[in-house]
Amino acid sequence: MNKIQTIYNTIFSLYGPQGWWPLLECKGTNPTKTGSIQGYHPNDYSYPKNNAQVFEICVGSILTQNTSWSNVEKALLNLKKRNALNTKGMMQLSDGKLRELIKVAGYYNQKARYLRGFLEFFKTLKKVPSREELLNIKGIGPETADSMLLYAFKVPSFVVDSYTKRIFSYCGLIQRKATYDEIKALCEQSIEPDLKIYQEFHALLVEHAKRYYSKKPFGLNCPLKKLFL
DNA sequence: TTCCAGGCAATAC
DNA sequence: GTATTGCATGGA
Repeated sequence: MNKIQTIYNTIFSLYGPQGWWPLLECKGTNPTKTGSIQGYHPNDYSYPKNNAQVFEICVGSILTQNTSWSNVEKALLNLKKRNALNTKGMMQLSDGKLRELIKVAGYYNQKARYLRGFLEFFKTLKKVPSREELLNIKGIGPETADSMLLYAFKVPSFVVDSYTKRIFSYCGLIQRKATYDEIKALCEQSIEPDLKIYQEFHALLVEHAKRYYSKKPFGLNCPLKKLFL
């Protein structure tokens, strides 16, 4: 059992299935989750169920860049109310209206442009996109691309975020200067590609980080740090 | 008031 | 190639 697997097993035992990616249509909450946000579907890996939900996940992955999910959820609801959480509806929005609807998610000028660019790509999409294709879209970096692949397109592509890096760094698994691709490679070499495990692992790391790595001093009382002493 | 949030692109060095 | 900066709202 390698260290990455040990971390996965430990936090899965602590928090259980997370039910990511949250979708507006799902009313379920995750009882072990911090906060009171809804939209999770623990133990149900059948989502997304349709193209509209694929699109919703992709839009959410752009809106949540460096932004709390509670604000993203409000923006998604604004779009939904305007019937703009689908390709046709969003294309019909003026730039001003689009910015207004997503304003609550922050960086709204940038993100409105990013959404337009993604929309152009998505509306003619006929197959599962490659990571390269996604990275070529302005506003889609490695984490957003991997989130889309893993949660919207069901490709077992490991998602690394700032929490992942922080936790692994404080647990001594990586160097502080480790790059996104290095961390991703370490994880994908430690755990064979598996959609459910990759989906849960990223969600569990976020949950764990919210408990132990969101305020300084980071890692205080983190149970994972005791695993490799 | 300050810090933080499920990053990214542009720019500086 | 790596480090820094601007983008922005809302909650703790």
